[in-house]
Amino acid sequence: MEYNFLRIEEKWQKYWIQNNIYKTDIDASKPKYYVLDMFPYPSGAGLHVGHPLGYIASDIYSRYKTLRGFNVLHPMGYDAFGLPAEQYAIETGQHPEITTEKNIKRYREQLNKLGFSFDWSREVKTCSPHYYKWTQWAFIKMFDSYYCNQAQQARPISELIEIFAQKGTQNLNLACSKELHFTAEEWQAYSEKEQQEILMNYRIAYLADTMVNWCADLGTVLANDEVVNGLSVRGGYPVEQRKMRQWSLRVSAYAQRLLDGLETIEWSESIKETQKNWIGRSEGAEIKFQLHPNTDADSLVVFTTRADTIFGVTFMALAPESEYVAKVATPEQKSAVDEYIAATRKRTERERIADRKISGVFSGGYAINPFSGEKVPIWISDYVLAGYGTGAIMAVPAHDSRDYAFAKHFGLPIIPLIEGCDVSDESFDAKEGIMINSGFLNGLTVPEAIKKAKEYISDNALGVIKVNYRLRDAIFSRQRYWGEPFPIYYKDGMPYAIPEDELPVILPEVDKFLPTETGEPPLGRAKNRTYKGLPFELNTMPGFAGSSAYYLRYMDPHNEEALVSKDANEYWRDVDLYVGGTEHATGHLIYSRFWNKFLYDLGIVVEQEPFKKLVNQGMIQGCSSFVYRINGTNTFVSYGLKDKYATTELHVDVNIVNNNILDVKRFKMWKPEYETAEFILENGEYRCGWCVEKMSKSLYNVVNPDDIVVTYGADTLRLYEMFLGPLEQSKPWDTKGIDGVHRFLRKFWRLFHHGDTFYISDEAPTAAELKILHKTIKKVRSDIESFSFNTSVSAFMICVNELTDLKCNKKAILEPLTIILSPFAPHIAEELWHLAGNATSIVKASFPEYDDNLLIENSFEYPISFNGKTRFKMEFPLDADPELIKERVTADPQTQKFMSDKQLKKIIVVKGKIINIVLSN
RNA sequence: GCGGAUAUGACGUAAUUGGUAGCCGUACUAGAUUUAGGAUCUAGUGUCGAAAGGCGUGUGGGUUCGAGUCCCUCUAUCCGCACCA
Repeated sequence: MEYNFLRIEEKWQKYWIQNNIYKTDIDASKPKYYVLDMFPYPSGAGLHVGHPLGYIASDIYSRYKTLRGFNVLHPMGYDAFGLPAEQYAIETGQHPEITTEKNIKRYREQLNKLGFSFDWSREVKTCSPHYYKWTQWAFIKMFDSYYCNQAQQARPISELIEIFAQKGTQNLNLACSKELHFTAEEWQAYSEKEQQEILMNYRIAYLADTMVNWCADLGTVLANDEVVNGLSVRGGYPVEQRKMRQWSLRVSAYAQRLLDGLETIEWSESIKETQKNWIGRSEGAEIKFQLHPNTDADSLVVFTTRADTIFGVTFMALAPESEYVAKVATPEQKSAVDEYIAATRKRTERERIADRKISGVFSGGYAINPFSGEKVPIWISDYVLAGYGTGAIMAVPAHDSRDYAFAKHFGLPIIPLIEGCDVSDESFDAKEGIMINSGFLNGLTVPEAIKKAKEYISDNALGVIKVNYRLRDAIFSRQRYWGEPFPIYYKDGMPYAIPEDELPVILPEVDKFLPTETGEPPLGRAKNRTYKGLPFELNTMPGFAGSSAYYLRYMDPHNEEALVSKDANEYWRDVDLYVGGTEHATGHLIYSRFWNKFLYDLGIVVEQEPFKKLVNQGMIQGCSSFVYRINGTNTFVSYGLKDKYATTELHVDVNIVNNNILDVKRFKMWKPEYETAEFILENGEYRCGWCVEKMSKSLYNVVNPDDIVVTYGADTLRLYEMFLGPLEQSKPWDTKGIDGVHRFLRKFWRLFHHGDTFYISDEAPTAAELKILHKTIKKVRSDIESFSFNTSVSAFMICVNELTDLKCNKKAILEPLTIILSPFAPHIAEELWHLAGNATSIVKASFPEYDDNLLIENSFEYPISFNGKTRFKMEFPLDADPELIKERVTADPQTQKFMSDKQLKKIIVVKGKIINIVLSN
């Protein structure tokens, strides 16, 4: 019987479902292993061959771990809230829930065809009220918590209220939006509303007027990771900075722990580096500069990492948005300052990035250098960022390229501070050299000077030593429909949380999904929607809300009493292996870690880090094909002849191209306009051009896994995607090689079939056959453990080639082989396993052990080299006495030919093998 | 500008981690079989050379008996951050 993959795959997929083969429960008798894929957003386009790459890898690993005796949790679900479904709803009027359900169904069908071992009983959907109840619940917990910097921990806000009532803000070190100071008496005298406003300053989920990324075209604000180069990641619309009252999460409070945690997890260096950059820790000092003339004793605080360069400060610079501007600007300069600020406000961030023109205005005010006592002018310029540090800097043009450019432009003085540096053309930014012109710092090296200057600052109370982070709080509200509603209502203009036992707050029906350009959320259209007569929050939560704790929900997905039960969490703990793309490095993977740490602080979860090991699969790119139309005609010229004509390059559907040869008949049928197309061929064929680019519908290079499954089967697709190259590398999809992998499966099948009948022998295997088997077990096992799935596939091919040469169809070889193949090609393995007489699923088998003794060679062909150059080989038994080998080698006529008059210097022996014989010259 | 990664036949890749470079698969060549093949099987395939042999892992150098692998230089490509003081 030929290898009928369609019949086999259908049969076993049905069997697995009917017998609940992949259902997982807590089992204290086995060690747990949690394998997680980044759950997909179910888009309307369905899956292409690139999507399952990571799922296949994680499935192989899950199946392997199961065979190794682990209790494996391997769930799947959908990140179902989000913009595309909503955009589609706006266009068609169709409710996003309907399109989302439809897409989910399609995804599920496609995934099932690939033979994954997901436990579907644990499926989660972020848009389901049973799920988002817990997203809302976590939000309330954040609303009801503050962050204590001393304890480095989130704590209940009720505790903070008590502290305020007892001793005010004295000796507190809290994460906050703004430093506040009050006494216990003052606290008690505040009104309810005033107290709520103060608490808002400390809540981990807080409402505040903040500068946000406003995207008018999407009608919503966006988080920093959703904006690239001043454009929205989704849609590419311009984004401007606006002050709006928005919910935020105090992620910045966790900056140091997010940084430290990276040292404890097995992630790739590059993604850890990306997160380190994003968190952006920098050590420095905040220095106070007195204003001159001394207006109401206020001082200007700046942040710097280069306290050593303070003697070179020749001006100060403020961000245009800075609160200092109003305090510093003199009446004479006021109109110029106002004009400048109005001009910068008009420019979007994108414009500011696009043309970095140097601009600025003198404020009229001065500051006093606390080290030298000198008076320096205060300028206002948009090269200073309002959002970083204090929004004000001390400018040292000699040693900072931005300050240098500004000083040159406005003719401000430049004082070099490092011996021998030349600042006539550019600044000297390097942190090396000996200090000059720097008072008591003269003669020190830069690192010494930084240290000494910092000591001087704290000893003389000129400022504080401080660590700054680039990481911002996450803006958490979106003026959109298709997201989690906030469990918040307003009383007296202040937000209050809905009681936990009244969750979830259901997403209401509305007649139109469109947001307004001014930022009125669509939930405002819902009728009769109040909480005990009080208005609800109308914003919804962003996409990352639902994906931040989904890995916890899988542990206990049907629990209505808790996000996850204590028992389930203590058993499953954390994700052992997380597989997904790098695109979430500064979004989901930061937010999830933050969310988890917050829940850890509250004692809800037992692990500090959610994802122990992270593997980033590469992208599978498309391989586009082109045809060349002669301009102004409907004639197409083959690739090799195209330069003789003026042609236009057009994308052509890769599914009607084979090995770069166009199927001319199908091309004519592809689009009506090509029906009458004519062709100029070379050697009777039409050759297409090609290139590698993103796999996308519009480029006609999408390969649908369903098509591959029909022609080759899911097992071939799985093996082939792994065989394509290392998992973490991006690579183009190229259907050319798939035949080779398919051939391997057929060969394997035929090995155990005689004509149409299954045929295996009960004979005992020979030493040679056992060696092949054990070699393969060993190789496959170590390859899976190091995620080198491509080389394991090669190992299988070699194994089958060798067994075919020996015509070995023995049961004792077949059974272990099918087991180790089953993670890769579960259907064919299961079929052969049953044909061999096993009644239970191969999933219940255990991964065979290998015997190293069977692998040891009893002789070895030693390379005999002279001064590094291999000249010939000699065969010796493995455990031969080195002295004996030496004797035989030196006596060998071939050796003597090379030795001539030279002396034998030494014999290099590695692991009992002669590697080289060295002669003196 | 700062940081990370990568570079091996015509192509995708492999190399016991410092020890016979090119496994496996494509593609290609020749042959067998078949009514036919986009099926199957056999042999060959880094490069120069008739052969002996030489040369070969982006560039140039170094360490070593021995380097794709370790160190330094340069080049190219990809990725992250970027007016972050």
